[in-house]
Amino acid sequence: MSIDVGARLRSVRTTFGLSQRELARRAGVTNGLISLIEQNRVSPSISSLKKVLDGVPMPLAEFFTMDLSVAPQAFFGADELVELGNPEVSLRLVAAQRAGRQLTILHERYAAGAATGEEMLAHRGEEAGVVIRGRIELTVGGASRVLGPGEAYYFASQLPHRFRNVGREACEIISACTPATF
Amino acid sequence: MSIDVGARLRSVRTTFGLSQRELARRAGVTNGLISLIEQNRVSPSISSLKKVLDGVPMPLAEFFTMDLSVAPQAFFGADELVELGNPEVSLRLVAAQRAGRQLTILHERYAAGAATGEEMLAHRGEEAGVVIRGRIELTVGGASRVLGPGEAYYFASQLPHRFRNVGREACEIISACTPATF
DNA sequence: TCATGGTGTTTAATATCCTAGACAATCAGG
DNA sequence: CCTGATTGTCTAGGATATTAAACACCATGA
Repeated sequence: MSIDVGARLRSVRTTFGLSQRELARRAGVTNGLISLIEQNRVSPSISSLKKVLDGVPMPLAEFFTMDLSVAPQAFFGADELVELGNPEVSLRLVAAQRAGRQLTILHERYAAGAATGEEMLAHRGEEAGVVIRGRIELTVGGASRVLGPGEAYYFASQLPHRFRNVGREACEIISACTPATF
Repeated sequence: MSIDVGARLRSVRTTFGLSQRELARRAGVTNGLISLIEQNRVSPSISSLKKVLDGVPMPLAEFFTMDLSVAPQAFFGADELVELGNPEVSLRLVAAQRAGRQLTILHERYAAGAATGEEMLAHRGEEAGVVIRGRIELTVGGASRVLGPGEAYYFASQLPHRFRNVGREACEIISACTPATF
């Protein structure tokens, strides 16, 4: 097997922040099978692999097509932004190397302690933004991180996500979404 | 299984002109397995499906990606050519709707009884052409057809193919290939 | 008419996948 | 130090994929 099915499955599962048991429950298989597949101890049948991917969900074609080497970078440090402009007009791009972006800019403001709600959001499109002032906790899939001024984010909105202002002052973000959901 | 693995496999096998036994021999599996898979009597494991596709050869990603509805049209009737030009300059395109073409035009001439050889040709690139005079027998994969003046062909050169002049007069073809193999 | 060689299909036995359940390790409170 | 709830891993047994071999069918020719 030149193609590493186990690594691919583990990659999609962790990207979506699911445990083996949670994915197994959604897919209607056992957690043991997920474990065995991810360790390449078995070579799953097409039907069972399809059942597993239906729990994400992800089509079979995308599973084999997806590029494992380009990990979907969701967080960017202040120095990871691409500086495009000149000293007068400074353009700092987030995820500039990512192809197929179609974003619209927003200006958000979170009061101290505010959040997008208890439930995780998940919808079509993409989201990106830069924190201007204050601190905000962002959860994307299984990962979570507190972002401060100058730091940024970029992720696919279908990944479950949530914003929460964990600081004492208001937080401002220059954000963007696609398509024009707001 | 919403995805019809059996139909996909049968499609690629017949497209390449292989019998179940011949494909099984190349893949290192049994002909019975090919039969069962094509009838959807079993759902093959990833490893065995990969072995089968290695016999073609075709990568797993392409197997699941390929569009089953758009059968690779290899033959075009005289009225299936796309007329582009005006009454003064007439451009009749072969496979005009196919994307990613990169062809170079040739003018071939086959004497009566001549052929490209006993062995089937198979190489990278694409081939296309229009018969101007005479009649020529063209075999592509498992299919074979005699083309006369005004008829045309278009196929991927990796499919085994052969030209043979089955008529009594010379045959002329306006053909093309890519990349510049000749 | 009887071979011979090709095709795809079917069947009993074997190899492999898959499940159910138990196991150990980790973490969070009480 | 517990208890309870996570996590991923492992194992025995039932379910399923896969093999090897036979079967039936259709050609082409002697």
